[in-house]
Amino acid sequence: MAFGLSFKQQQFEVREEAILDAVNHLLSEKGYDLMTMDDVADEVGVAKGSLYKHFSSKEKLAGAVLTRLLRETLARLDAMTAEWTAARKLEEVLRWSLQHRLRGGVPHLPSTSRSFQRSLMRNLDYLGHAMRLQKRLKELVAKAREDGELSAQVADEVIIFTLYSRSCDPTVEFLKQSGNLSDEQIVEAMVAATFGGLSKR
Amino acid sequence: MAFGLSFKQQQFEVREEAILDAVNHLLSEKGYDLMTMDDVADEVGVAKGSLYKHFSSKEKLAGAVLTRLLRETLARLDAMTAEWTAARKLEEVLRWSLQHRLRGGVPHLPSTSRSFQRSLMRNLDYLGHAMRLQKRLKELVAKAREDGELSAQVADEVIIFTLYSRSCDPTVEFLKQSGNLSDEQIVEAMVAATFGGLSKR
DNA sequence: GTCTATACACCGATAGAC
DNA sequence: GTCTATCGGTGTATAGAC
Repeated sequence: MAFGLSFKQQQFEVREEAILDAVNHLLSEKGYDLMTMDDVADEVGVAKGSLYKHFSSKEKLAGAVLTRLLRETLARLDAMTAEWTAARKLEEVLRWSLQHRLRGGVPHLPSTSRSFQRSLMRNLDYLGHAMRLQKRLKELVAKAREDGELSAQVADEVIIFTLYSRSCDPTVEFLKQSGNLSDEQIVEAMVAATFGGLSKR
Repeated sequence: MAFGLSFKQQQFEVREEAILDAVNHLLSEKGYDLMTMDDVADEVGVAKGSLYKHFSSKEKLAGAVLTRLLRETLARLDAMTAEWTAARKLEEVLRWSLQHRLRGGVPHLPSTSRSFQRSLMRNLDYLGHAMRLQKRLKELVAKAREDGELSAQVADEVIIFTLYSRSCDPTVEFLKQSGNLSDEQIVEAMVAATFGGLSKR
């Protein structure tokens, strides 16, 4: 077996993806603190003990989901056409994050749990990807600033933190629950509110 | 003792306020799920069992803190001068919420815990105050809309939910932690970003 | 009402058979 | 590597003495 993975290894990979999918769903549904390893085991359909053969702790498990999300986000940035302005790209990042959440995905920011946040700061794999994304966003903000497309009233760091924060904004769930707007309308309303503001222009 | 409260009753009230202050602090620090009754008892300086003579459960205890916050917010609205426009009043509500958080207060929205959110929906005292605040905000939004001060791109419900959500926006903590801005600058940056938007006008 | 002590349940992680 | 069973720890809530 010189090329590719053995059947066993493939099966292992598939199960691991299934675990991550389940955690992704449960994290967005219940948050880190309320998600239990029993929940995960039940949703995947394996015994709780088996999870620990894949991930050595709950923190590592949740961290792997967020790392995968960061990888997807970076890939998404890479795939954007060069024709778009930097400001447009920033808008698209937000748009994609909101769509991801409306499809039941975990938000980029685990705003829920302080203990989880601290564990992420000790997760080198996560940190590496987070820094790469941070760097990309900073470059885009600098470029958009040069183009004169960003408000002079709002500092660069405020813009970046705001983009992160919108990805876990509870407004998404409120609007979803009110039932007056479609998913697409929710995304566009929040993008308009974030970049255009609440006040009349 | 025809007027006022007896000494015993006064002491009881004072202790109850002390408990609520401690919970207010702990909730904003650790969130609902991670805050334990032991934490509360330690911070107040009473035995854990004694807490249950004041509040019959952790949910009731946390609910009382949020109800008190809603009362304060309503009082704050009542105290606003009639000279201000409706749009200015909305801005001031946001400003006060952010200041409150920067002083270590709980956010209006317990975005952290789903179980706590559900318990609030069964807390009649909380619900009553929440609906009164909701009504006041709706009136202000309607008035500001009449005045032509709000963006036509953003629906009324999006505006109201956005205001609620900003009160628990993690951007506050990010900016605080980055250390580049004073508390006042953080408030003004977020108010500007929320009402003015990120894009150049 | 306040304390100490404890009941009861849940959860993260591990042990050991297969 | 997956299962069942269980340990150790922690958290809410209660019991009972004072």
